[in-house]
Amino acid sequence: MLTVYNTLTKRKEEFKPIVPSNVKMYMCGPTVYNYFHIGNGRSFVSADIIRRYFEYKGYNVKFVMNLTDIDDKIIKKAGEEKVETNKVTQKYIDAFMEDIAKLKVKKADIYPKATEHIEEIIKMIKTLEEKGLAYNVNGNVFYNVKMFNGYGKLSGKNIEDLESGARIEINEEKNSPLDFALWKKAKEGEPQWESPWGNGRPGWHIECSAMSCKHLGETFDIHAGGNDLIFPHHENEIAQSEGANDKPFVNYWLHFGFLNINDEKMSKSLGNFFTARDILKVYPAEAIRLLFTQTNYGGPLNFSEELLQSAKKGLEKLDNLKSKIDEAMKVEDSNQGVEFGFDKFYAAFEKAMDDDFNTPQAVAVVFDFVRECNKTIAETEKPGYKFYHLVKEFLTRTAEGVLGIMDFNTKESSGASLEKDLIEFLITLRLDAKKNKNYALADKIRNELNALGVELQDSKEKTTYKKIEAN
RNA sequence: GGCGCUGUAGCCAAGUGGUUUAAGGCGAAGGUCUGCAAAACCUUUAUUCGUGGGUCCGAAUCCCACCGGCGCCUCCA
Repeated sequence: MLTVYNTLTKRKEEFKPIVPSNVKMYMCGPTVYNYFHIGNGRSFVSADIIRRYFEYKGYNVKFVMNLTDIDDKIIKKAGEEKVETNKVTQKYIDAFMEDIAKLKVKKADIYPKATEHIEEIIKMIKTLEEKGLAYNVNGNVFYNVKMFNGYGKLSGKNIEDLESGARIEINEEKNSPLDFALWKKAKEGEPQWESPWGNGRPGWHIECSAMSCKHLGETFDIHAGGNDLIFPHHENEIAQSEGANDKPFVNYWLHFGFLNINDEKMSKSLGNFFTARDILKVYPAEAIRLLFTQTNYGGPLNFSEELLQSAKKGLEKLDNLKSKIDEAMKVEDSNQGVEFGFDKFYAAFEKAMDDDFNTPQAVAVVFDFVRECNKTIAETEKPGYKFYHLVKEFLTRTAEGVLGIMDFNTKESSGASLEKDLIEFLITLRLDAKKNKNYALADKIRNELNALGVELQDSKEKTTYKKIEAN
């Protein structure tokens, strides 16, 4: 039984999709005015793993992620760079797609853009206006929060507390400070669209209501996003969608914990962030994902060089087994394999993931599995092709397929063939030296290669090498 | 002030009433293997889960109090 923690009910619940074996999932995507930081990356990876696990379980998943391509920050950026807003958004959409691919995040089925759904947005605002849930003041249209019964049910807030909170700027056009903009009146020189209320552009929250409705229906299974979107963004989405459609909006709300720096939220406004692309220049996606998966998606995670290093070290254990598998499958005979209890590892992995996507537990299962495999390989003369095949299959389905912490497709020694030939020549030289008990020369070759970033590993039959970071 | 999250070994972290005399990763120490290494494997590294009470046959897990950290309440994953 798959359970998920639902922010709406503050409980773990059994997951039951609306249509059996189908999952309709929406996630709030980026506002494309900048490169996303590794904290945003954590959310994308968390959602990716959830989506992949549903697919592992055999669900047919429709995954939609919006791209916010019109808002204040984009307009500001375009103004600074003296270009059209779509120049800015296109640049960062391209960058987003590149970075997400490097992080090994699977592409969404659809990436709807706000500017391409103006018609749907206007239609929804009109419905809200007709129902008395929205009001127009001089071309600005606001949502009338007090008219929506149940405002605050997601975030656990009530209207009175919020109103006395007094951190909301005073806007004379609003009936209540809590009311939020559905449609913003055009300012000169800014992007604008025609509407029943005059030229303008959509507010931030309405795009998610309009686009999720169009692509996933009035009620869908899962809506995900960072913790900081619970209020007001997701609360407002509920008000809009349920107000307009008179149907439950979303069955399960999932929220992701922040990535912290020194126990402080990583954020653009605090300036304490690293872009995902910069981190990816130094660390492989698998190491970053291993770090993320070693803690539950809902809690905070401190981000530091030290933790990334330790994740990277952990990754080596997986990669070493991978190399062993690849080597062995080249030479082992087919159809034979020692006994190995694969089933219990699959069961343990699924039990962990079924429990609200408990990836730390799932990762522990993978490491247990790796240790057992290494043990079997060490203790068995010839484990057999079939054994290696099944080991690879397990890791491909779990560590690679769901968690994304391994990659069996990357070629190991992808160096130029001259380089490869030279290394192999040196290994041959060294083996000769070893035969002649000339250990000084043998060690010299090994040390020199090591300093160049090539690590040699002797085994009984042969010497293999792998590339490491040069010191 | 309101709402929510959180405090487990040197570090990160799972576990939320008995199968846990507390997973997994990193680090550290010893060992097996090796000419020596590396890798791999084995052993050791929390009588204890922020502190103090309480409930229970039984608590890291439930309740109360206290102390500490963080977030949201304004754009933010």
